Amino acid sequence: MKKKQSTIVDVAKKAGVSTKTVSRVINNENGVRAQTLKKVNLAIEQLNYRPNVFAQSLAGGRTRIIGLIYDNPNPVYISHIMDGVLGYCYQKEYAVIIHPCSLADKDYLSVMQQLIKKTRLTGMILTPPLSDSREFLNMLQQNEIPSVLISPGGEKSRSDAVITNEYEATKEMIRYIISKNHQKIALIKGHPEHVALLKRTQGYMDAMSEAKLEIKSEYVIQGYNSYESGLECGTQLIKLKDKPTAIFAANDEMASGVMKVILDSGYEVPKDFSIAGFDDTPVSQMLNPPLSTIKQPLEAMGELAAKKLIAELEGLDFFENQKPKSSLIIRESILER
Amino acid sequence: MKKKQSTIVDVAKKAGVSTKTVSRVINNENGVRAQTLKKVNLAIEQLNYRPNVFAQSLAGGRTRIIGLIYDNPNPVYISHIMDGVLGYCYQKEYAVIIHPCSLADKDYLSVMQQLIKKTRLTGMILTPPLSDSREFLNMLQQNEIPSVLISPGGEKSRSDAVITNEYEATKEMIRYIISKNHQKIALIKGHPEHVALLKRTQGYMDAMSEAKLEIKSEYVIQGYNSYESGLECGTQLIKLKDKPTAIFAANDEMASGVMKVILDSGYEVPKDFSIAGFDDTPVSQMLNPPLSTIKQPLEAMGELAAKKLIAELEGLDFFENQKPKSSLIIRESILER
DNA sequence: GCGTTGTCTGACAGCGCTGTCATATTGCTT
DNA sequence: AAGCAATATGACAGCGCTGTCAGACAACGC
Repeated sequence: MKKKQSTIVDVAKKAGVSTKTVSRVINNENGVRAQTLKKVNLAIEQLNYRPNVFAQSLAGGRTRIIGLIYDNPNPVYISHIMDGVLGYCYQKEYAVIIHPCSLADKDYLSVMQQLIKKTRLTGMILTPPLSDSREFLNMLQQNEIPSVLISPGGEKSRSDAVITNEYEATKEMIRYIISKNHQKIALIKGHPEHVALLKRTQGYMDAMSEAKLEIKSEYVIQGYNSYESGLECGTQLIKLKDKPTAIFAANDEMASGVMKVILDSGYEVPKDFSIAGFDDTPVSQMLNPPLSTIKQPLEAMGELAAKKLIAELEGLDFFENQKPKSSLIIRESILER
Repeated sequence: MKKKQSTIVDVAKKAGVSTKTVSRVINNENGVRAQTLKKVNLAIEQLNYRPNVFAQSLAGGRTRIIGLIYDNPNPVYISHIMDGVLGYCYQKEYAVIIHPCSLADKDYLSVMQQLIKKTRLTGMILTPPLSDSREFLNMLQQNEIPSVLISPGGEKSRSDAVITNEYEATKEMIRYIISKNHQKIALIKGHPEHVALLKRTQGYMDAMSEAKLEIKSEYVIQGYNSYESGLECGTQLIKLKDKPTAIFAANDEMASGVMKVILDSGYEVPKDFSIAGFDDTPVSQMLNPPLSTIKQPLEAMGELAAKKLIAELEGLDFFENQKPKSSLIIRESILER
């Protein structure tokens, strides 16, 4: 009953050519006459043949496996990125190995090296904050593993990075808040180790100076990305004598922590405090009031990362220098004063 | 500079044995003398050797790849399951291919068949609602792909399923609500196509009858799992003349929709309505008031699924008949009357 | 028609491993 | 110490594919 998979030999026989020619066809190599090509493709179709990836890898020496590595407490984030990566890789017949990796783990580097060896993966996609780990990148370089970084915080833009307009989007959000007549706008900064989040800080700074608004140091608070951290920061802010009228948090978790504190203290949102977050996690919609936030095109970012990586692996130039755009999601948490 | 990977031949040479013996060692086959074993292991270590999975698959005919297939709108759900699966599989040196699959897509079956062929995967883990698709299961059977189902709704418990005490947990939650002197408890049922969610309905039913409480038909509403659906169901419920005092929704999304409607209508939670959900998604904590809910041990479930599948693939009996336990998370959304 | 490019195609080895089966070695028994 | 079963090890082919290189064939100019 078990219908054996057809092999390249079967196809070759059926098409009346050599296996090598079939191999040429399935790899899109040139140097095959159109007529031959047609014959072979027909045979492939008739036999419903699929090349055996393992044999390919073994023989060719190059594997078609890439790793997607993450250390992100936010499952929603990686799962969207993942969808993008997976979709493209499936279509390109690449396998993806998804693997968590905790920077907190002291020997994460060697764990990753093990992974590389074990799976022979040939390329990696790194999500933040991994994309900012110099030692990780060095390790990859030493192992000659090409990589693509998602939202690295680093200074200069590298060709192997997928970035969005977080900076611009944040700026736009702050501008929007300012346009609602807010002047005392507080910022809850993202986790200091997530370098990428600095762009959000910078967006805030620049939008404020642009509007010639004072950036009071007591309005700029260091957060640590979690809900709890939002709780703390919020507590600090509402204790201030000269309270801000709007608060921008570098992610939704912190924003919702802030909102909670405010509400619990008897203030109202957005009447007493307007709030904005970043990420458009599902929670932002369900909060009461719903949270204004910034939505990153995570799936597109994942897909782009995969595209870049595969292009690099196949030695193609990839010029499509697109930059997926984040967008403002305005909900009821911001009120005109 | 490129340090070539050492192969089984290198190890064999170094250890002074045949490659076959090395092969035996790395596959934990028996029939290797302790002394030989030690020699080989030493050589493996010294050379930092890792078997090449592709060669293994090619030669052995059996691949060590399993698929984790999902069609779940809730990224948090699958990402926790995934963590469990990944963790165990990595340790067992199995590769995991994660793939979305939409039942809504008319030819999802052939897409899956393609996937199987292409990747030669040898086993599958299905998450709900996929785990209830008869045709999917039939297809797998025809292709002789062993599978493990996570939370299938089906009648009888099968050995290849990972189930939790959703039923009992729901019952416990309803009992808890009853213990807070609620009698008029409404239920928002889960999506009718997710058979697994029926257990939650059943838990409600049984807890109610157990307490000899009337189950008014107008208190039992069909929901569709989404936040929007929660909004609608909530609207229905608060329009009732004889309003319930507590509402249990089969998932957190719907629960938060209900809460939103209630709050927007000027009622208070939990003063006017107590609410409970199911899943302990991140949002439940951040809601205001925080939502009481039920937490499934998703990671443990994923791990167990992987364990069962791999045991089956390797022809081992797997008796450990554990059943990961869901637990009540009581937060402020339920008030004693 | 002949040589000369240039374009297609095929034979064959070998990627790193495991299955089969034969052979070597060991441990017991008497 | 010989005999035998049980156990441990090895030789070798082959999994399905691709790289190399040589050979076949077509096209072209003179």
